Amino acid sequence: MLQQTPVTRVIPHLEAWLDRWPTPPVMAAASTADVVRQWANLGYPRRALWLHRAAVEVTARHGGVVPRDVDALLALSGIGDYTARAVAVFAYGDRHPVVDTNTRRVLARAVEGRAQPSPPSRRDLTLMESLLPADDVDAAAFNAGAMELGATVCTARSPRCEICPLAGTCAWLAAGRPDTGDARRRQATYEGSDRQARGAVLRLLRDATPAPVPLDTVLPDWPDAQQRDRAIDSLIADGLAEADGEWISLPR
DNA sequence: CACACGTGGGT
DNA sequence: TACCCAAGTGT
Repeated sequence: MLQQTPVTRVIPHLEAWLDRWPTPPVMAAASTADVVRQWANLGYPRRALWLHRAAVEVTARHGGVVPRDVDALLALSGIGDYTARAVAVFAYGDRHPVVDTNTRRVLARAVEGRAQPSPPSRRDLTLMESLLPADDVDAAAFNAGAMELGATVCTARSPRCEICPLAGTCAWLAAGRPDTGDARRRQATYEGSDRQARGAVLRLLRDATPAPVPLDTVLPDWPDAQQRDRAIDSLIADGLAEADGEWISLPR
């Protein structure tokens, strides 16, 4: 849930989710439709699909217990470099570099003297690894500290260097907080995008009672009919929707 | 490596 | 009001 989504928005969703499906085997037994509905408006609904798949995989391959090994974690649906190591470090206490968007920004400033991080890269893991304390517990605290510093002090918009514990050693602050430019790619415009169309279709399918609904009742007034149909097709291709003749619904 | 992929709060 | 930004991943 935390992938690309603010913590404060996740927390209530997480609590409701865990109340309903407290363990992987319990979640694995749920239907895709129920999982997508429970995901509600958290965004990136493919994550709900992946989380459900991961629960099925954990149940089948690991006896219902989330694995500790990073490679086993990486093999699960929707688990990438960040999440795999976050689980291994924060749930199991092992020593790995955990690099999220906050950590990347902290490293860019404190170590590289840049105002903004470079585009995400595996090098980030290498750099974090080179800074990690030798002890497991210290390494976990270092990982969490970097993330937390980026989330609360070394923020994207208005960094609070006055209260920063790294103020004495930060390369960017020492250089006078120069504007070093931003090599990151700009986020695509949402208004009028295919993503917006997908979001609108999926919202309709989530709210549809009873399901399924006739295909020709799906956003008949959408400004771009081709875009709407593209959205429907891509949702079906992703496994987020299911069509049966002239009817469509969340997957059974 | 670039790009697609949601949604809503903050400035 | 228009942006910016968010505990990323898969292709």
